Amino acid sequence: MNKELAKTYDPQDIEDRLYQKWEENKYFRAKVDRSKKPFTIVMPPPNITGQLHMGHALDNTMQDILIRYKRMQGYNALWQPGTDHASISTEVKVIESLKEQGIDKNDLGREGFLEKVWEWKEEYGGRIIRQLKKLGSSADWDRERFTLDEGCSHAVQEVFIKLYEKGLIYKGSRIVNWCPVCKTSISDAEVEHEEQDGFFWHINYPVKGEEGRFVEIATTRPETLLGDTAVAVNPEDERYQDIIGKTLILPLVGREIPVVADHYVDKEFGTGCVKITPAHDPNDFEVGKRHNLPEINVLNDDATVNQNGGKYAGMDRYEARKLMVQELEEQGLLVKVVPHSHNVGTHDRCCTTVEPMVKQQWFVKMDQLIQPAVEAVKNGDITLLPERMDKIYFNWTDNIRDWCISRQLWWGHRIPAYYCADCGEFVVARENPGKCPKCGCTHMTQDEDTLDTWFSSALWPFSTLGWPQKTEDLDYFYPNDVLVTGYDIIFFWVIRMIFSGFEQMKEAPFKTVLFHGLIRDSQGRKMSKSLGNGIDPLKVIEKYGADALRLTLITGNAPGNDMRFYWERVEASRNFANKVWNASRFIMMNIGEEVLVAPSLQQLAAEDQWILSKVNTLAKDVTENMDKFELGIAVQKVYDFIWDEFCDWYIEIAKTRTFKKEENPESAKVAMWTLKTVLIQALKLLHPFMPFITEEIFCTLQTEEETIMLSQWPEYKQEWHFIQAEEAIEHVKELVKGIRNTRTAMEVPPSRKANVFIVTEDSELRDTFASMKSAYSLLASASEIHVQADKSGIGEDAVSVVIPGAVVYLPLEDLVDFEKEKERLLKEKQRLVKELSRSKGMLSNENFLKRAPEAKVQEEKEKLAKYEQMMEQVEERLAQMK
RNA sequence: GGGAUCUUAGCUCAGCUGGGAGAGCAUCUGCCUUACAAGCAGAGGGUCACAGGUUCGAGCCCUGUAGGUCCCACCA
Repeated sequence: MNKELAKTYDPQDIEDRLYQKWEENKYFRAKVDRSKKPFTIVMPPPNITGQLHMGHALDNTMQDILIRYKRMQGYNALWQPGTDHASISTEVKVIESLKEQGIDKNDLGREGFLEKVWEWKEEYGGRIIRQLKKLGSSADWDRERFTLDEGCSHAVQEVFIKLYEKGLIYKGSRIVNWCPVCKTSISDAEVEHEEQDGFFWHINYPVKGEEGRFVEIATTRPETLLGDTAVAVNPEDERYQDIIGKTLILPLVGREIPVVADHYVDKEFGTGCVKITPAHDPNDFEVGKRHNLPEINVLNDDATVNQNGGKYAGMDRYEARKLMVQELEEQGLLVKVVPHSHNVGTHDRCCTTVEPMVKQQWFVKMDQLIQPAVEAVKNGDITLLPERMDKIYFNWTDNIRDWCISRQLWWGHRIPAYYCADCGEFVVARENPGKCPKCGCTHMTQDEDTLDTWFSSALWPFSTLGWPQKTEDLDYFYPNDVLVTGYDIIFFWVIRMIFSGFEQMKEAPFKTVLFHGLIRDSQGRKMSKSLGNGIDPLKVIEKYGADALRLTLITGNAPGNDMRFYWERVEASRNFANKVWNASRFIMMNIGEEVLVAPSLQQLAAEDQWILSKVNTLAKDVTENMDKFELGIAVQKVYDFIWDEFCDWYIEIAKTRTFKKEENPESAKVAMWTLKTVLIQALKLLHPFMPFITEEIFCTLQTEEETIMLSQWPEYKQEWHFIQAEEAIEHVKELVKGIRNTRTAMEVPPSRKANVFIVTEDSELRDTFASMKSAYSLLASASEIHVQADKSGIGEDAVSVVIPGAVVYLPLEDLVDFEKEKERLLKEKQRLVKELSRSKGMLSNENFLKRAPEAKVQEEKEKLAKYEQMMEQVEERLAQMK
């Protein structure tokens, strides 16, 4: 008993309804079940501040495809979802929204502010999850986690304490990247380098006690002069041998600073003399350490000059620069100003120029931690796809630096360190010890800083499964199988998850990392808010449906490559959805109320065997591609099968039987059974990619199963392997195409039916062609069909079509234009001449015969025979026409 | 400075381990054929950036050149 499908395909009509059904029936749920193999993917947690963009859409579509595929294969598929607290983004966002209400963060105080952020989270934090559902994401939402929830916070605290106790977390005064707008330190990974046009200011530093003698330095940041504590030259630089050890008078400031010798200085660059500002440059910091130079911090947290800057105190860094340059010029100390483009570090969140500053911060010591993470990728325990990501990965691990994890923010995991107000002692502990272990006082307060957001997301693959508790989930679902993410967060996240997994779980967090590229706009630009060129996936879904969006994102793109977004491509995907819909509708109309039973092999017509064989091979190929994570190739094959083989050929051929049920009801039933069976197989193969439309059709087409998403993934069946039928139908296709081509070339009106004579000496072929007689009228506008061994009864005025193994004659009498016919045959001959020369060339090459694989040579011989036979026919025909 | 990647039909891109150049869109022609005009049938269009090399055979492997994109990097 079949229900009916709506007349036109309308995704709006089905998507929300089906998603609701899936959720209500808990199809996404994954529980520990030792009788099944687990398959786990952890969702990269979107920021609670985020709105769904194309990157999310792609990322989650890929994950959903893998999860649905594995679920259908019978795995216990867990897709673990959740969101990220996104410390900086969220804090900035809430500060802004408070500002609009005239409220200042500092007036609220820490507790008051956090209360506001939680309120904000309650209101907007779930937005992106709702948007992900629109895509069809089949994550186990009952398990939704948040990086700042109780469990994750507990995990963060445990990891911090464990690493601290092992000496892998330390606190130290180091030079860090400081964002003057966000007023927090940030890690190296958060700094983006961009080429900016600037200047090289050449400044003379007077040598003490030697009137008129100067050392000329060159700098791109003259204002840091205020913090200079030395000038360095290369110890091997002959020009400056006599100046090493002398004292200089720092211009504008008057401070006496030494000239030191250090190999860091490049003799060839600039003047060969470098001003050393240990407090505001990472290199200078190192030089300073080597020469015991004082560190003079001259900047406030907002990058204005501080009291160490004397009369410049209070000025903005660029304002001070301007004034200082002017004064240097007035004093005749400015030698020259040279335009110079150089790299400037900016904060990736707010694009502010980062200021290196010496600060007390917390760091993770990386050199030991990273080792297992390097090893795992080297020995194949973890596979990065595409492979080239290995190099990017190793480039980072080889140059690893300690990770600055403390942030001067309130929204995040507070560092579990407690300080004694009296003696300055600090302890790292799970809770406030109350009493100072050193001086015994009770004035202990917790560290004000919070942790880098990525510190908590690094634990995501196991913290979401209950760690540090030894849960069943953790035991069963860890390690995860695949991680799907963009290559842009390989350093932020992927590497940190890997070393964290090894450190805490003694095991890699996942086996495979599947990287995808960026979705760009149609001109190849990054989609960004400032350009306003972003395309909202929800708008695409609204207009064309989630299935169409998913198909668009997954096709026509090699793994890891960026892709451009075109509305035309979504339209093409929607057209395919419509094709599937209508084919299904047609099949259901044909079947009607019929009850179909599986026919015996003998009952199957050649075309039935052919399409079953085709769908069987398809299942095998698609499975192979899926297992290799070649999602785009996999779905392309399903697409081609459905549109080309199934719709354009099989359904058309089958019409000859289903349209005339009364003539041969048994045969019609077999065709209907085949239609339905093949459609179901195809729908299953398509389901991971286009979940909504396949579910809707599946549930309308059959009643045995309540959902396609839990149905069994098609496996290759030996009994559906019909090599002869495949060959036979390929001949029939050649025949039909030949007739169609000829008719078009001869400009035969479509309404004009023509008799067809098929001539071949091959009796098997004759049987094949004869068995398909009824199809030619529909497929090739044929009326009477004769299949015979010779040309008897065919008039001289018939048009001929040479196909492999046979010649077809169309007696078109009045319509035959012999000039045209000749032209067509000559063109065909030309093609064959080319093919024959290629084929003969290969086969006369001794080296080819000797070194090419046997099968290849055989294949070529068969081709040659085929072309020779066709050539013979074409020439014979041409000779007749003279 | 180091590295990655791309250059294939008018446009956007596929092309898996080397074995006769593909898709979608666009263009042209003919069809409202009773599932689909969001469709059907046909057609045109490519020295696979360039130059060498390896191989019986190269879009695919190697070397170099040119141009584009991206990542990393402490040259002040």
